[in-house]
Amino acid sequence: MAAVTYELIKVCKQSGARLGILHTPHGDIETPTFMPVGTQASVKGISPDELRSLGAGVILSNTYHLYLRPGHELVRKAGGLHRFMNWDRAILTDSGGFQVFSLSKLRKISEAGVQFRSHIDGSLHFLSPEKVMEIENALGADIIMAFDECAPYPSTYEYTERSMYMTTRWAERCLKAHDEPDKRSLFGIVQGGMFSDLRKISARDLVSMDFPGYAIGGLSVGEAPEIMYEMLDETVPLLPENKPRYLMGVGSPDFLIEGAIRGIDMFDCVLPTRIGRNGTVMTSKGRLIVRDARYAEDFTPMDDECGCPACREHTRAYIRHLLKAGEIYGLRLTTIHNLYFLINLMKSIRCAILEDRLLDFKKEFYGKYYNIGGTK
RNA sequence: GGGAGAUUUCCAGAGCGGCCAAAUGGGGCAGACUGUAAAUCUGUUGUCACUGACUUCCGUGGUUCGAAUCCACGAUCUCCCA
Repeated sequence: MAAVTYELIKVCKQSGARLGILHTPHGDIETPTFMPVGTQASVKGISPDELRSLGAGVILSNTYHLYLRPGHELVRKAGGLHRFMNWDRAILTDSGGFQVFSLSKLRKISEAGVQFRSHIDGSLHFLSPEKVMEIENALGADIIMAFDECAPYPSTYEYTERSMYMTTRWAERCLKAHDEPDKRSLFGIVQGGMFSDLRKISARDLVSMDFPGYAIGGLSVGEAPEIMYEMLDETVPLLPENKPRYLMGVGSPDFLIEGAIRGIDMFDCVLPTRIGRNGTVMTSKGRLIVRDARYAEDFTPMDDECGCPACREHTRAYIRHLLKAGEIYGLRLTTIHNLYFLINLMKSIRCAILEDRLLDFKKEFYGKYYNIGGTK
């Protein structure tokens, strides 16, 4: 039996969105869900305890980063990633496919795999599908991702096609090298850039390999939102109903709602944590740069509709002061708030699905969230 | 009482006759951020009728075609000798 299974609870009659439960060795997670990103075995700035009280059920970590430091063998010795970081809920490890994209100046791609130059010390490393599986097996997350190429945007049809087929071949190699499917589940990643025929081929080929879950990768890399929505519309219907669908790297509120409407169950993104550290928070009325001078004497909470600890206990003026003064507590508060905001948004989405009114919810939400993000 | 040195745009600090509205840091202001090389990065920071003009580099005079840069006097500060 697969380690991770998906149970479909209900489909929203109004929107077609899915309410479900993701069963994992480290707990059940209601979907659609948002997964905070903790690249280096830590969601920057906050503790596992805080994550738990925010309601996070599954978090991301990263193969490439943990392989370089502290090393996957060390994590194995520690008893696996869960014990190493003291997180008893579910973990998903990304494969390093995104680093193929984001560290493009430091790597070379071939059919065999990707040669990386470490961003830490410049040393040379080679990641193949087999190596990535070895690392992910050692880390021991609940969900592990196949090694893929997240192609840049824009890319030509020819490049994207070649890349997509290679990703599919890599997925097959990952499947072969994945040793304990009862302990952790390997998800395949649909690629194909912004070309719907390639997306369809990718989805079809991966589905035939029967993964316990499917991710959609290579989106939200700079294309217009409408293009991303179109790719989802073309791809998601090809994925099996009884498996979870994970849209990788997406995390602005509008994208989460639009993704859920299109049948996505899982999302992850660095956006809430990163923009939080950089002084921006998401609120029910849109993005707010709490670092700005206009809030210097604003003694109201960041979001007056929010029930997070940062909003219950502190004012914009105080948080702005902390951010300006470089006090770590300031970043912690904006991070906590943003994660709470998205986790809470997902809760509202699930509730709306249950009541068959997700499209109404979307309209209400957009009505207030006038500064809808999606700039990238 | 005598001698030496300093004074630059918010701060620190370059500049030593034209290429100077004035380097570089910091601070301020604004923006970006979407499977994290990010507590990062970018822009901006004299005034305006702003692809140009105007007013600036302690003050007042002066030298020069031209001065933040040279000279004289004054002010303030620092150090040294009595």
